[in-house]
Amino acid sequence: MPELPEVETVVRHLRPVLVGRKLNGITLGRHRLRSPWKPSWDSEILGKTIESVERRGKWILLQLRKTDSHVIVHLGMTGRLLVTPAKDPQALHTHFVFSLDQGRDELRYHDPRRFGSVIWAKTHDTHRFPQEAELGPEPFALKPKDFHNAISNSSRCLKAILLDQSIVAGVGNIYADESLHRAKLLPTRQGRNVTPAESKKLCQAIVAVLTKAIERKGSTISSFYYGDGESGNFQTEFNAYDRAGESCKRCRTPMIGIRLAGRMTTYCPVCQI
DNA sequence: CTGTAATCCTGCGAGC
DNA sequence: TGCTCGCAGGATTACA
Repeated sequence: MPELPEVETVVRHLRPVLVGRKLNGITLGRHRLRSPWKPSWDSEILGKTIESVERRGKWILLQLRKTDSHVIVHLGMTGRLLVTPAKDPQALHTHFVFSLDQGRDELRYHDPRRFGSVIWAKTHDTHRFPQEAELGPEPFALKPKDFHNAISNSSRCLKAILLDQSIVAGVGNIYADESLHRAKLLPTRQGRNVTPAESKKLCQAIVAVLTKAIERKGSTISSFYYGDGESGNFQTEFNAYDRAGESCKRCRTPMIGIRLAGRMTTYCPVCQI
């Protein structure tokens, strides 16, 4: 579900309703997430006000005012972060409830598969949360020359490269396939065989695809919703993802589906080279 | 350094 | 209709 455009959609939706609000309570669900919340973190966040809501790659950062720390959320595959009136019934698989201000509203984290995480971290010299140390540049700040340098000695295929968050942050399976199709590059191409011109084209394609997807408020495949159950619309504009067997929208050739880098991968065998 | 597979989970659709 | 099976947008780890 949530890759960069979906996370950005959530962040843009949450920002106006969360900034300036105080975290006055925390209740944990019965089941632990991928990385467990440490009890000692309670006192770090209680009584603190949310200064800003930002995105980095697929991570959501809630900066805590007058501290050098954040609550950081990763939505995994099925995570949802939403502000709800406290009187609303709690959905099954709600793992975190933060009471806001006087308790009329709550910030809830909901995640059936529990692949996501909610953590607290102090800012380090070089990163705001531990995982940021391994994170590559934002796609919109990615310089084609740097991208090319990063992949030009690699024997890995482009699909694996795009899914690698340390090369570029925020691209997942859907947008990797969409970007490669737009750039007319095969997902199986090795990094070392990509020319500088092709690297540039791919970087531009990533930006174009993500920009359009953000405009459409992300893609809703089965479970991505933001805010009050609103869905994204980009799934109607897929040119590659999940189109195996269907004809390429550019050249009418039947699209091929293979498993690559452990992921379902779809491409056109004719116009992607 | 690579790729592959397994792993953490629930939900959903396909197929019988 | 009800069952089982396989697969799913992510990230990490172990192993060949």
